Amino acid sequence: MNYLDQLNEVQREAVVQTEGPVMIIAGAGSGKTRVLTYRIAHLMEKGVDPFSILALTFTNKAAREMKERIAKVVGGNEARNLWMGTFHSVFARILRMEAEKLNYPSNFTIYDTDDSKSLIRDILKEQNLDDKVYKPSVVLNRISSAKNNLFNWREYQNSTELVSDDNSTGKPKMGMIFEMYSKRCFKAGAMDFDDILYNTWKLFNDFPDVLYKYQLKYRYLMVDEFQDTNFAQYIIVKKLCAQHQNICVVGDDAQSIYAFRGANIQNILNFEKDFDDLKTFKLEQNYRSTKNIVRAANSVITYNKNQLKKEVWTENHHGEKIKVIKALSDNEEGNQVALNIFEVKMNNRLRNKDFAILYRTNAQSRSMEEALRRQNIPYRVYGGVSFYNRKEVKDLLAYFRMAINPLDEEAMKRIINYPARGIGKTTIDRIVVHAAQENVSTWQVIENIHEFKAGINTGIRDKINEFATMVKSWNVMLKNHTAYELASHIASTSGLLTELYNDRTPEGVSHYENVQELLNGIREFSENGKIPLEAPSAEQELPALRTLDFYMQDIALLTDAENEKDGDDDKVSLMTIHSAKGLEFKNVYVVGMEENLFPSQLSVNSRTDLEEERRLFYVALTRAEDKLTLSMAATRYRWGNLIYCQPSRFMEEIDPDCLDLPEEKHAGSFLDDDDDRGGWNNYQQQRNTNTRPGAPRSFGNKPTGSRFGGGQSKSATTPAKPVTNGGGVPQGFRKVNVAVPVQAAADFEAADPSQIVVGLNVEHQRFGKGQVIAIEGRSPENKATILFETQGQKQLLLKFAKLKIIS
DNA sequence: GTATTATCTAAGTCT
DNA sequence: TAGATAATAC
Repeated sequence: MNYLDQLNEVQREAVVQTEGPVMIIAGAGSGKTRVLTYRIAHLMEKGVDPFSILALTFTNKAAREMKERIAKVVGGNEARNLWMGTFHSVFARILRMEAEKLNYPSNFTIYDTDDSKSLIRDILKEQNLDDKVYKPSVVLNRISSAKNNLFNWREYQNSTELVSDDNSTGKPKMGMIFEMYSKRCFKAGAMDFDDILYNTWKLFNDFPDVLYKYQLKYRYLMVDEFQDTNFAQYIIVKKLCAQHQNICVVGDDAQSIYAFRGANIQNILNFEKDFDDLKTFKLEQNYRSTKNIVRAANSVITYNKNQLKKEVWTENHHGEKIKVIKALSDNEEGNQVALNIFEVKMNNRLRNKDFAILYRTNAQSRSMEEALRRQNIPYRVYGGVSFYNRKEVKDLLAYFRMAINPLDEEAMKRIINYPARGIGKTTIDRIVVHAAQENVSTWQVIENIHEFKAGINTGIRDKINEFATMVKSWNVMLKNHTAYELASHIASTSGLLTELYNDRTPEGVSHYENVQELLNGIREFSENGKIPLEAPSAEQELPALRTLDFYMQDIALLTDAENEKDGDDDKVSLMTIHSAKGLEFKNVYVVGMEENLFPSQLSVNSRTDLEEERRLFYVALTRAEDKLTLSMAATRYRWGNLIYCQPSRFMEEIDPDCLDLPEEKHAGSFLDDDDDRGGWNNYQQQRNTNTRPGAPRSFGNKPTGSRFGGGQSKSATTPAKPVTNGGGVPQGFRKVNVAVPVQAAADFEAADPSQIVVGLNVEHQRFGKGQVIAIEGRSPENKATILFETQGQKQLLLKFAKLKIIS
């Protein structure tokens, strides 16, 4: 197969430019993956040893797919020797090999975010600090970005800038918390996500011989999704390629959506400065989407100030306009989307997997799922509460973690008294405090509890000792038993399996089944060497005996999106826009196009955040190949409250020629008695009054009463009332606690308002059946007071209420 | 120390 | 709404 023939000119140039620093700016859908894979294949065809190629991708799935494609060009045997994976998985592996240099055990645990937060909470408690002031998530963020910028706790404390920052925000103890956090992690033989990067840098920095070794080994480096790398990652890459300079990065500044995690678009700009003889290639031809979609996406992204010059274009056909769905509620939005999927699928003879529903937040999946279930459309939700995040699964994994690394403090706290062993909270606190006082690990205290005493009475000390003996016995079994043998042994001897089995409630049964599923996965690994979400490089390093520690190595780094044990893959995909990065679908539905949801409420006060939201929207739009649908709801349940929504400002940023807007009709007010606070009847008005030309709207940096700075407040056209008070709490809205899904909105035949009289039994689409107990005011402004069977008493404006008379 | 109940609180994107 | 924590009774 002559792969070079399948490339356009720029793509081909980028592929054959194998030596020296290369940067590829790849617009959405411009064949970036194709270039990367062919570039690697080309290297191999030229005789480069696959063992000396390292490709860093954003997800393991991307790595796996790329590998498969390379295998088609150069053959599977050669391709399997390539090392491809995420930064975290590749460097975690290197760290395990070099662990003793940093005084870590090679079987170190990887703490996930929950572990980190729980540790921070502990520290706060011990230090008597208020967790309202030092919110664990905020503290962790601060520590995280410090490490991503290669500051350890000591450097943090020495930085006058950071310290005065903390002082001015009223958190002077931040540096101290950072110190304690780092020390505790170290003592527990644990690294968090950021430590994996920080420690890799430290390893390369403090041990030049180690760095030299890897520089020699990986003579060709490739980095995908470069726009989403952070400073630490960038410096590591720079170090690795310092000798041979064979570095190729691929990215698109317009698709940078992980700044919140420390990703830095500046890396793209720095790259030009850091490498003198850099060759840059711009891929601007889009092969994925229709002209209409490309045009819409381009029109949106022009609103961002910060971007590299680039013109994405396509030779594809025009395609349909972007369909806009406006629904009255989140449930109805789901119904309309599901119905639309059904129709489009039937009319065009498509498959379920040609469809994707993308949303801003995971919580939005619920209404979509319900609607798809009603329509009998098979679907698969990516992300959300992933399998590995379920409590019972985490519990069993914590047992495994402790068997492998008994120092693991967070795992210990999780399981030492689950199932109940008479080792309560007070006792655990004493152990932890004592360990801190004696400057040893909690495990040392537990292991030698009779010597340490730690103020714990003999009876409980015996129980702790029993626990320690059990953990040690597992630890001994680690190297001479298969993963499955040990895992099932632990599951039963710990008492966890019995505990779960004894709970015969439906939830209890499902907990038990989940644990069984985990064990089944481990069995498969033991027998076939199949790693659950197979890290691409794993097969070449499988040990003779597939042990539990090997199985556990990457579990913490796996994402649910990569978990594809499901054989039947003809399903509609549901996922956040973030996890849709790099994917494409024939038909894409972007749902929840509402202010304060997308863009997120938390982003609208800062230009940088808002621009990131806009790039996210850009990513969403460019996932679609043929057909794009945007939907929004006039009301939505959030945090258990009904709130009224305005269309997203992004709707106005799309070139109107690309849109296919629905006809306007009265809506919205049927939810409440007076005032029109929501609904879409203002929508057209707003569009018309809005300044359209290419000039970006100005947004004030500080919220100044109006939700938007500058003079173009939306409330100019909707003087009624602001939807929220800025903090997200709906103002002056009565709570409606139970949402009855709108089932078949289309064929609900409402009676004429004049027919509604006191005493009638009526039915309402949303509130169900009820009796009219009063009517006041005169038509057409008359209101009916209706006592609903399930929803209680409500006042409805008759002209909007749509009531069916039952008797 | 444990089990049950009541109360509170947080709710964004991910390795 | 749901998960975590606090209060309560045993």
